Amino acid sequence: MATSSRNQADVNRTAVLAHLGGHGPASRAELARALDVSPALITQLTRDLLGDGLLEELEESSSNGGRPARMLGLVSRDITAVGIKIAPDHTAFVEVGIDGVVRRSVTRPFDAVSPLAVSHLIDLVRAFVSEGDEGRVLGIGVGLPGTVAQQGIGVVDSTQLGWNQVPLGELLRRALDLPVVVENNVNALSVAEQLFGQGRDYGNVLVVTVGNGVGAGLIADGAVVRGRAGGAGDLGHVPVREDGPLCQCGNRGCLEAIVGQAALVNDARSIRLIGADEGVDELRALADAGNEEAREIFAHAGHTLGRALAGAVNLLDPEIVVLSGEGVEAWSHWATAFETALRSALVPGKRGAPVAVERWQDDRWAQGAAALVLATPFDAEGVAGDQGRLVRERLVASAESRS
Amino acid sequence: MATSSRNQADVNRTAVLAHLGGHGPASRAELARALDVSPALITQLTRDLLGDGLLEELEESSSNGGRPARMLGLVSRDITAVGIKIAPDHTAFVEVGIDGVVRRSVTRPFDAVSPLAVSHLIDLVRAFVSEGDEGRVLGIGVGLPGTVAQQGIGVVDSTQLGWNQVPLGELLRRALDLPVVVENNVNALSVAEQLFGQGRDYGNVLVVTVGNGVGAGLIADGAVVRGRAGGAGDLGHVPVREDGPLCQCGNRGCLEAIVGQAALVNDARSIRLIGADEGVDELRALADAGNEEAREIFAHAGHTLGRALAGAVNLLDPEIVVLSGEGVEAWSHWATAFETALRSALVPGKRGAPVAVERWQDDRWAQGAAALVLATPFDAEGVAGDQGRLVRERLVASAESRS
DNA sequence: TACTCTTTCTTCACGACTTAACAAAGGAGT
DNA sequence: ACTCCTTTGTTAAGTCGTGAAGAAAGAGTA
Repeated sequence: MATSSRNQADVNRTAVLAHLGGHGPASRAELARALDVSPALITQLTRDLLGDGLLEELEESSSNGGRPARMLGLVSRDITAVGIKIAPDHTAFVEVGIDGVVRRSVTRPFDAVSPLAVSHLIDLVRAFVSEGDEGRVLGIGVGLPGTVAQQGIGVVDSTQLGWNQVPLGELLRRALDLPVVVENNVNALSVAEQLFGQGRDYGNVLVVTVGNGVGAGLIADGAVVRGRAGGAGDLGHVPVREDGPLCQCGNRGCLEAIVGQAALVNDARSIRLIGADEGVDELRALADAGNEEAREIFAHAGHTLGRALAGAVNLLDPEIVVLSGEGVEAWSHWATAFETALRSALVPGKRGAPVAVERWQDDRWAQGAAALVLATPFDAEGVAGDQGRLVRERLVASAESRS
Repeated sequence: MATSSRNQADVNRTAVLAHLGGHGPASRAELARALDVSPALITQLTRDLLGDGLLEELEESSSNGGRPARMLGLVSRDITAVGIKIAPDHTAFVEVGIDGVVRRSVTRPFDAVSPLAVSHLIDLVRAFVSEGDEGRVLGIGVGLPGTVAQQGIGVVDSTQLGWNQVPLGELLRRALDLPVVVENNVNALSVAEQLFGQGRDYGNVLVVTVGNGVGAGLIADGAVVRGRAGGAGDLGHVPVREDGPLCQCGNRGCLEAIVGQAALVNDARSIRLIGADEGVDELRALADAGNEEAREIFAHAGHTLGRALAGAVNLLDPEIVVLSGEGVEAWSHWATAFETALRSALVPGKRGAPVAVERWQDDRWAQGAAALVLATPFDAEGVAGDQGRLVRERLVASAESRS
């Protein structure tokens, strides 16, 4: 109901830094417009930041009809966030600059179901962080398959990892003495997509990931929609075929049980297209080589995904749909059937909805998790509660230690 | 990105009034807690409002361990909003108190496709408003089937009404000199449901309406999700059956083409259950009387709706689903099949999701439109832009004229 | 009765933005 | 060259909110 102006001090200060980091140098007037804030405030904020030594005047200028702009730039760009992707059998670590660019990345084997999983994870994180310059790390973002309740604490439920009510955020925070944000991996990816990726200029974005499972991240009016307990985005279990194949979740005909990579591999094996020990890579190779049956499998998946996604687009009316995930590696084989099915199932007014396919890179998931940290300082109310404040504090502190 | 504190002055003042109007008298401390604002601020606001003569101290008190609370109440409750439902062949008008209760209501025939439609509408509204006490009307809310772009102006696109880019908000505003908010009817209903109805205590609500069409209103984190151009909520055109019946929208197998009232009537006619001039009322009467075929038709619809809705719930994870619309009049015949289908298609973790069925009243739609006006003053940034400010101004003015 | 405790409400100093007005610094037309 | 216009940046005053400290008013208890 009522609104309030809380700790906004550093929120806007951080927003200035992030904008400069993400979009390059800008004038004060540009900042005011971009952040939707009065020029007067920018004057004050930048004065502080210049004083703190975080910003510098670039003396650049180019007049276009009026007083030339004095550009401002970040003094030091080595402000980073660490992102972690947790999968059942491995974890990936990346360190990402404030501009969203990956600085270094590492993958490690990992056994999520082991009773030692969390303490093992802590060791791995500690090792990764100390390999870099610990002082410049703003915080740690963790992305994992599952739902996260009470974001401030970071309580994880994940069937894939076999975790039940694990307060991962709290545990990592204690062990590492750094701000930690835990989030569903698709939501993390969505944040990254909106901060640095294809969804950059939009406030309403639908991010869909295709891999072993199918997931969706929904951004409405610039904020991630998390639902009741972080459980939103389960596009994979939208029912598609009444008599469809059995899904992990126990129901029949879920989207994910038809177009997930495991399902495709299953289909291919059942017609002896690939052997019992071959997987999706071999299937893709066959399709690449022109095998009709393999192509048919991908086309069928494309068709089914297109129709199901049309339902989501009709329901949510996003400005752009971004497709990502391991599954898009074979996208050329999905594309035609997908496009046809999607367009023909969309309501006429939405038929032109843009769909962008993100080229898949292996550390994308982890990058998304890192983006979470870089985005945290802005949700004033703080979905992540305290963590946003902690990140802001570290940011300001990193300036002071430098001067 | 950055946050700002705009005209919040009156926003919070109005929030106090609305809370008192909707929930009855309350103490200052209660208000502070309910509106999530500091007690200090409530002191200031209520001092103003008391001075303006809008509030009175009720001298009530009941101590429970501490200083007794001085209750505050609205001096005058005859602050109202007018709600209008526009359908292709008729319009409904209601005047609603600040507590959400309907004071008076009127239905009038109307021809939406006529070239005189808008001017006719203006006459009807003017007549309805002048029958009451014009001074107490805060503003006018209009709900209609279609999408509304640029809420501030209120540009309407509606295939059902045959309207294309009609700046209805602007037109009404000029003619009536009152704040006007135009919105999709389901979104309006959703706002009402969240302000006064079943969704009152939740921030994530999915409102589904069943009638001739099927619609959805989505509230996430307390705000209506409107999508790219107000086009969100098209649950009716989620594709359900690949080879399903042809839908108005031109596609095949849309949910609405299977479970909409028109579709049910069609089904019944095709098996000669009802005559060519009979409709859904007769079909329902048959089912009520125990006719198996009629019951089967409703049950089939319930099943299909349940499955489709499960997809939306999996995707959005609302705290509560509210069912409404003309269609729920026959809900007893939908219920069993619906529940079974819904629960069995939900992901295990969401299987307990509460679903509330709202008893249908004929002026509900118009009531929703009126709720829009009562809610407008709170969206600080103002989805409805200027209109929120205008409503606040009228509210304050109505106080001054009284004193 | 006197004390402590709880809850309610108020006062005060201060911080974060905003608007409004103005200063600075250049282009464009005459 | 001079005036007008546009765009950028600053200063100053005012508004809306907060937190902290304390006053007010009763209940509980020895």
